[in-house]
Amino acid sequence: MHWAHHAAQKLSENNASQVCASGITPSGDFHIGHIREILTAEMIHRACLDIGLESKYIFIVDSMDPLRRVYDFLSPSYEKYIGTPLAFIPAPDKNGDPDKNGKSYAEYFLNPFLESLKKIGVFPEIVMNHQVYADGRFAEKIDAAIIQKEHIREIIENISGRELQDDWFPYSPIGSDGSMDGVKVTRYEKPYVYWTDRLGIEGKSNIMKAEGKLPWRIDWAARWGIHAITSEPAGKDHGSAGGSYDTGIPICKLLGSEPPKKMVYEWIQLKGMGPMSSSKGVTIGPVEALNLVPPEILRYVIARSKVNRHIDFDTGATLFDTADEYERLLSETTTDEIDGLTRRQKIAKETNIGALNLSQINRGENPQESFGGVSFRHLSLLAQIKSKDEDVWKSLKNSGHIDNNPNKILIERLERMRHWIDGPHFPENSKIVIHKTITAEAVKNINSNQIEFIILFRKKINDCAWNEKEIGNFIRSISKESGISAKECYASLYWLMLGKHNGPRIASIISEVGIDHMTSLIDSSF
RNA sequence: GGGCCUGUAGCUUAGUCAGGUAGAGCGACGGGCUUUUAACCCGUCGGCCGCGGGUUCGAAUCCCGUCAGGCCCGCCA
Repeated sequence: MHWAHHAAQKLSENNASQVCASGITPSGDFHIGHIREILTAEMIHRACLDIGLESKYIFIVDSMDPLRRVYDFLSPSYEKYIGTPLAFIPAPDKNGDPDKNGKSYAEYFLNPFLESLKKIGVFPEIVMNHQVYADGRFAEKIDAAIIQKEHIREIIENISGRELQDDWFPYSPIGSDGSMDGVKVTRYEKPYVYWTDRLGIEGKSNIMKAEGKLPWRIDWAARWGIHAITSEPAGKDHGSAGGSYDTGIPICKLLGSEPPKKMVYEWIQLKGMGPMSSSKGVTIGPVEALNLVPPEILRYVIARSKVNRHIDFDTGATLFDTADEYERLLSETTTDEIDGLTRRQKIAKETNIGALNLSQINRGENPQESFGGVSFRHLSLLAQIKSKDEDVWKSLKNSGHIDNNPNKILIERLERMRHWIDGPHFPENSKIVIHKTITAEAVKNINSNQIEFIILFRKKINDCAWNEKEIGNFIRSISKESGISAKECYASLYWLMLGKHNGPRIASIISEVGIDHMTSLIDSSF
């Protein structure tokens, strides 16, 4: 069984109707790691629907979270906004300066991410957390938290092991300058929290409005109750022993609601670069990723991996392999035939089918409709050796990959593949490098027979009509004429041109580089 | 210090929750496609399931210990 369906089944034991949720702080550009947060929850949501539960999926944007520090992409003028909720800060402009006429900071980073989510078929109910505060929906929880302040302190100190300061208060009011930093609470009189801010100015915050917020550990626990959340997978930073999940569960109960069951997902790492981190520049965005591979493949990256295993993501060989695996699975799972399989094989097949189904952009869509029929590896070869799309399709027809004209899926894939090849993310070892002069290694690997073949090839080269088919015929005829086996002849051409003993269809490459390149290559080599 | 995850064929891994003769892909090797070599098709090779104990008729799977690698605990998913 697929992990999402397993989770759904577990959830069904408690509730017939589910609320799956994700929460992200829009403090900067969204990256591929956030996709896991989103998709883990969204796939569980879909799985709930699959087994007949009622379910909705909400995406809580932590727009009430304050700006922590001035990030690298922000100008120093953001200094004054530290401690202010992201919803109430202007978005940065191109220079990183506050753009007073534009959107809020939170929206600025959120909007492009939502566009990417649409492309991968995720349509959450969006909850702007600052709005929930503004609507007074937190008020009851805030009141309960303040009244039970000492109890909550005990929970946090005991479970997390951290010591809270004497003047700690379970509500952070916004001061006169908009920041929550350095605001000391003086007293509480429902619905007002009275305070003195860091400028020494006194004031009060209405808990019915967005004039302050609960600290993270309580905020999270409170919203579980407010939205009746039954499932919220969290990143492992929250999942550690004594982390916010562990304190959230008893706090949620204390505030009068039933918490979701703890579920922790592992992080996505950029291969060999450690965890994703915007500040270190170790990041790849969903937009970028979607320019390389189709959305269903991006979903599949998440669907194929168990929640508790970290995902090595890179835009090179690993993504190639994953994309090809997706294609292979599609062709292996065309039938539901499971007779004759061992128990394990059945499990594997069911899990794969589950992963494929959850990878579809639209729920319930037949995965077979996303079948391209050509491996990404092969397509990358063709895209490199054929500059015209028409020639790629011709080649695919010859090789029997397609019968007629390419379908929409293939056309899009080729477009993305060209983008990939031209960009910085294409795997080095998949690049076809056509040499202008023979390499030293090639010289060592070409024997006298093969040299003889190449000399004869050069001698007659002007007799050959310069198209792929004729070049193919030409190679074979020279092979016969020289009495040297076709295998040796081909190998010599690969060594000469690519510096390897084999490669993609050599006639295509020769045809693409042109006769001048060939003659000069041979002339400079022998 | 506390905790999580991982260790299975050269590489990537499935199978671990519900114990029952170790599956797959890539690579390598061989063959076919009698016009092709990183297309496509077929086949072969390859695994003391990290190590040591225990439970069991039976353990990759459960329990204990141990080694190794990665990661999280400053609200960065």
